[in-house]
Amino acid sequence: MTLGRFRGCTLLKALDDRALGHVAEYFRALSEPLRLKILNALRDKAYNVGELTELLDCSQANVSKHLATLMRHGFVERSAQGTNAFYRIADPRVYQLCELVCGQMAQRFASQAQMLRPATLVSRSKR
Amino acid sequence: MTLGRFRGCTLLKALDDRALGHVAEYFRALSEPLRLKILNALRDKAYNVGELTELLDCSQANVSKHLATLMRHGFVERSAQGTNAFYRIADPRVYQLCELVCGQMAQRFASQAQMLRPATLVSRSKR
DNA sequence: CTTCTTCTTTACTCTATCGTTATATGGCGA
DNA sequence: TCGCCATATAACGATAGAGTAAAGAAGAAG
Repeated sequence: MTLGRFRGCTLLKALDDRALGHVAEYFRALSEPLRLKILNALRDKAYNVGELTELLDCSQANVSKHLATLMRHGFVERSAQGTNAFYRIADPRVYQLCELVCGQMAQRFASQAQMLRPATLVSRSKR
Repeated sequence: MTLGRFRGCTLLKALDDRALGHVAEYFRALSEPLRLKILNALRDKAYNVGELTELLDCSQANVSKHLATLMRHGFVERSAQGTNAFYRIADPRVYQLCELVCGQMAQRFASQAQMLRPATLVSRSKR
């Protein structure tokens, strides 16, 4: 259905408003530290809710809610075993995104650090 | 300073809480449709605020505020010419991110569409 | 200096969402 | 069947952020 909006144009450029809203939501799903922590934990293996709750040191309800969000956006998948609910990564390519971001941030911090370094300490103004 | 947190470990995995918060903020900056539209517009050339306001059909104050956000996160850079303020992309690699996201979403929609297609129409439950 | 123009900032309302507490659901053992 | 456990959901208060309108800056032009 809305598929064509993404496929034909791998370019964000050609996205219409609706598709662009989807992209925004995708980013928003990744904009919460706790959710990133969860994805991080699930990098190696599947965890159930209780384990994640302990691992991340926060309330069970909160973990459940964030997992629901990650589910809704297709980042993780769920499999129930008895009363337990195990979650695992649905699409490992999320990590590519994070790597990309980390790389960009690393470089940005580097060049910012550069600015503060030499004799520019006096002449440069901000931060 | 916090550089090492990003560089040594290109992996998100090794990020501490603070660095992880930065990554979350980075994603949050991209989680607003209007900001994505702005980045999209700036793909080809620099625009001043008035042009963007007209191009995106929204209030000038709003554009200004979003541009400030994009500045704060290093996505765009500003150059004043008289009373005009021109903005341009600071780091084109943002687009790599968007491409990646679009690709992933395209595939996700594709497989979702798949699920709705065949005889499964009856057996499948939701939506 | 005064006035325009362009942009930024402030103050405000409104909505979304985070985290918490409390409650519901659903499987499993006694 | 009765509770117990793990998870999900509901309801709530608190906060952040989007959009708007109006008030500042700051250069350009007369």
